[in-house]
Amino acid sequence: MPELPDVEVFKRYLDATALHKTIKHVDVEAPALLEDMSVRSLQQRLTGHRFENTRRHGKYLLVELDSGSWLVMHFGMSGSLQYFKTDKAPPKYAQVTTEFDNGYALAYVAPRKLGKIAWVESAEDWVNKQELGTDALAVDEPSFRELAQSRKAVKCWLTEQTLFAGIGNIYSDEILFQARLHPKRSVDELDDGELARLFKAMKEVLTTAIDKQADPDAMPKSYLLPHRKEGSQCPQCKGKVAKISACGRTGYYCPKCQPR
DNA sequence: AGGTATGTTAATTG
DNA sequence: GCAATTAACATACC
Repeated sequence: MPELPDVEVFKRYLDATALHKTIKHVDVEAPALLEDMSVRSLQQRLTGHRFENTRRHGKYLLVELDSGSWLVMHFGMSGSLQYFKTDKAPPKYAQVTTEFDNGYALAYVAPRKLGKIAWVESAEDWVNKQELGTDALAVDEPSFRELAQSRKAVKCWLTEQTLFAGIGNIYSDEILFQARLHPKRSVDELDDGELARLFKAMKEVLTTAIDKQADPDAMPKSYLLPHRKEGSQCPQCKGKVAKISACGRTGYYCPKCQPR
């Protein structure tokens, strides 16, 4: 489920479970997930070392080792982290597992293997080289407005990682629903009030989602997320939720609350 | 059995 | 040049 809120939850999970423990062994089931790195070199870089610090940028989680280098994780569409006791069976689809000397391990779980894991010397240099925009939670309103000089459909614009990083298909739907904007409105046609609404909704939705552990069922009653299905009842107007295709994905919205 | 899926990216088309 | 669409990646689930 990894968009910005999900990855932030992973970050906090890793912080709470896997920091400051010596890595004893590294198991790699899916070498193809490693970017420009052999299984051997990953094992050599991790074994005997410790995770000391984490950082998130958009949908990426960066983990600093005691050596000062960083492990970069991206979770694709289905990745997650799982901390487990090594005398138990590892989680299903564990692709890279780091075992600690306390009898526990952290697994990078990815049923569809669409993510990637990289190794970089500097987190800052890496972020700059990635053509990633500012993290969506760190964008201020003036730069948000500057970036809004685009004729893209607003839904697609929100998910453009090079503009600001972290928003994906699901949360762009929620943000637009809270801002009461039709997903296909072109960004440069939005007036000042609408842009202000959008900016506010972006921050609110992301922080609320993190607050609720990115669990759809824990979201406020006014949220679209649990009703993201064609024909579902809109939580605001009780009308029917509709489906729309945009930027190669399926979006959901309420035609009544989000008129064109 | 077939359609769909929270992401990214390259290629193609308008 | 920009925006939109499609396919590909690998696999699970309904």
